[in-house]
Amino acid sequence: MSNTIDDPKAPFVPNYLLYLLAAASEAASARFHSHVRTRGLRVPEWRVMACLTDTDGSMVTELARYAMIEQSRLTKIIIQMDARGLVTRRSDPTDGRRVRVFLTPQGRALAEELVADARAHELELLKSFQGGDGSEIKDTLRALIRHLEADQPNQPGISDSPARDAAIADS
Amino acid sequence: MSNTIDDPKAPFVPNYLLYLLAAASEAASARFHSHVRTRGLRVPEWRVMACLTDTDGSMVTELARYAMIEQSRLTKIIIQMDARGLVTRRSDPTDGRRVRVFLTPQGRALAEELVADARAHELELLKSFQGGDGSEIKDTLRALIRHLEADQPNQPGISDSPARDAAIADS
DNA sequence: AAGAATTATATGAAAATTCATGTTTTCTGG
DNA sequence: CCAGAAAACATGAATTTTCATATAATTCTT
Repeated sequence: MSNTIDDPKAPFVPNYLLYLLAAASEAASARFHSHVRTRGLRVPEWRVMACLTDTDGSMVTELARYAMIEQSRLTKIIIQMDARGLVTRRSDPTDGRRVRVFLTPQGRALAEELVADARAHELELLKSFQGGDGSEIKDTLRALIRHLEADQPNQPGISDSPARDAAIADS
Repeated sequence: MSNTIDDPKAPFVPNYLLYLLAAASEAASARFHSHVRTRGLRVPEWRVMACLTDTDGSMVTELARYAMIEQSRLTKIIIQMDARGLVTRRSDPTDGRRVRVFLTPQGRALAEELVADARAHELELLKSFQGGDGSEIKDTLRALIRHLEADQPNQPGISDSPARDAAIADS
């Protein structure tokens, strides 16, 4: 199978890496996300719960990074989850600015069920996809993520030519 | 590098396929998306433009699938883009229900610039990532997408046991 | 060919998200 | 120790998104 990105007749979108990543993510998540919703959680809430099973008691900013949710948005989500009894918030005794988030017993029970479901779903998906445990695709994705997070400076630039930028800017 | 998903001590999230896909998608897109915003478009608008460079004149529903945007949301986005002169909408002469969406000359100019930028960005990213043209990772992603879209029925179920479902449902 | 069903898009209200900024607490240099 | 800077969260208004459903046009059924 060859890359068709340079063929002028080939469509752009279906061969564009960023599209393929987004589409793969969506397609892979669709079923489980709808399962999550049947359990009464929205996807960002599920993400928070899953992260807390790993790092219970983390502060809002940490959680935001871990769950890929913007901070002010996460704050609002956490407040709702607190109101629903899924998590509690305690300010850090050491640093009064920090708010640490914990799963409640009820929240933990739900989170652990969903994580178990997620593991099962993942296993079946990987088995049916390529028969393996997914270490190949996972390693590739991890490498990509590491690569992208690594070189902050001089990341693959969008436009290296100032002249071109100017031309673009006033169109 | 081995898969650590079964190690009970290993964190769940960073080894979870759905997380890795979402994180890779986000990380890979971040820079280009911010470029898109500097050009005055939001990401969903960019997606619409990119899709239209492939399939100008497609109907709203087609575009929604292609751009991975829910229909009613897309309708609103398109109305805004129409107001800004980026696209036009014409009802299909053959089937009055259908609304076909076209890039305006201005929209096309911007779209083509951004597609060129996207191609350039992608090339640099792939070169700096693994030195190649990305056909490996792309093929994997395409295969995954195909696999997921293929088996609608009996997709890797979240829970195959009705008993377990019931237990989950009333917790 | 009429009525029912289906398809395509639009719409409205509720809810979520974004973005800029406010508040509080801690850190830092002098 | 103090002033100013920085860090961590919270908040509010504007905008977007969602979800259910309305409207309109076509197709199917009998």
